[in-house]
Amino acid sequence: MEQNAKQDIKKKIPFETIKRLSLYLRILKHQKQAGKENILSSEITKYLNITPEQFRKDLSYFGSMGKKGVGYNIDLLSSNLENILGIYDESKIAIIGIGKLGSALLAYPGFFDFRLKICCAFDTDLGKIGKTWEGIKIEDISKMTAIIPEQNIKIAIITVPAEFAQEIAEKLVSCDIKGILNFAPVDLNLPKEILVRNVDMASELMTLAYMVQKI
Amino acid sequence: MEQNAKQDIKKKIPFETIKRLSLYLRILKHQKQAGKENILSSEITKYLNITPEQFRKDLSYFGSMGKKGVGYNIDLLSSNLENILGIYDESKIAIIGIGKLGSALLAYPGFFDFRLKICCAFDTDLGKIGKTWEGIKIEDISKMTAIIPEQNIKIAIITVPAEFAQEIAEKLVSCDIKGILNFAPVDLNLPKEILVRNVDMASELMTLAYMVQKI
DNA sequence: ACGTGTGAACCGATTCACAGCA
DNA sequence: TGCTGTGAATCGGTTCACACGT
Repeated sequence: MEQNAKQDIKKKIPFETIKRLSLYLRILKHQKQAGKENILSSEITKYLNITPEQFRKDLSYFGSMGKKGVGYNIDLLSSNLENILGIYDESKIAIIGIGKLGSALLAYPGFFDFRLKICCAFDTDLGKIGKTWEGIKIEDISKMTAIIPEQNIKIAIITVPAEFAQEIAEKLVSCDIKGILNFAPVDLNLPKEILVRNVDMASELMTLAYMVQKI
Repeated sequence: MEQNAKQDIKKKIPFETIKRLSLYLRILKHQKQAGKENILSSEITKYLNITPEQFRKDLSYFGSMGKKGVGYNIDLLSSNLENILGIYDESKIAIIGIGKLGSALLAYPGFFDFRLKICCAFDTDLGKIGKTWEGIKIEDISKMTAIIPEQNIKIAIITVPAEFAQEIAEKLVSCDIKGILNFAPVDLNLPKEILVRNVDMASELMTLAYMVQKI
């Protein structure tokens, strides 16, 4: 149960803060690459639609990371954020459903920044099983319950058609998956300790369409 | 400026409510297909991770749509929701960037429910321009500023690499696009009247990875 | 009696206003 | 002085508790 001081801080951390920490880290990496050494809260938030106060408050949940009157050292801040987010360890991810969307995600370059690695892929299509895409061998879904626990994978992406998503999700839970990124347009009914994030592209677009027409 | 009574209601409607309305409609369509005529708030929310009160409050922004002590007629409720969301008109959408993710979206079946229609596609790759995918002819990005206003398109999806997203977004604004669904992992800096929704798959996964490891 | 509809209380997250330190 | 760090005020949204209509 030993933890470092920062993780012991008792104040509850808003979910939205966590999501922004990864955005901060991505920007810091780009700024570093561009040769920058230091940055102000007002500079970093130019790349985000938030205020400098928001940024500073987000960091304040984890302690002080800047110099008053000066700003933030990019290396120091980046490594703090990497520690908070746990990026020192690669996160292994499974993906279920290698259709068009699934294979787009297999090839998605943006996971690299965060050391997120899709390391196994499953499908039911006999034409795909056994083939290797993007360096990942596609396995039969029936092997999921063996492979996922064996590789100690805790996070999965669901890109199967809506009608199979619930069933797949339950199977994933039985494999001891703790977090699911769900692209199927259904809400999953799972034990409440399982973390689910839905990416519902149609409803996002529909919401935009509504708001555009009302303005 | 004439509008029907429901749209005139002055109470401000939460953004999250709008997003849920489309989820309700999708479920109602499925229930209708399954032969159901009526539904209770407690039934519909079994398919969503929200409470019946949330559902009823969402509807209450637009007026009363159920019968007290009885529940909701599915046809009536569906057509109310379709009216609110403006689904009687097809929404035309442009997509910019026909890489793996862009072509997955071109083929995505889930837009049909909401009469969202991707009706033009743009890319810079000479190997793709002029080809027809999923019934849509891929055009050169240089034609964007002509085609989008001509077709009176107000919503666009950005699936270009991060480094081009800002430039493309600005060009879209000059085409009188009002809403953007952005899949590039950067925040777009645009006039505040332009509606932007970001879908950042890496940061969603990173957030899950954080939360999984902290539990 | 039963399920809807809704103001009031509550909660989480953002914004404000300013204290603190280089 | 300038920018960070942070309690206090505020805001948007959810949950509660109950009045209402059938």
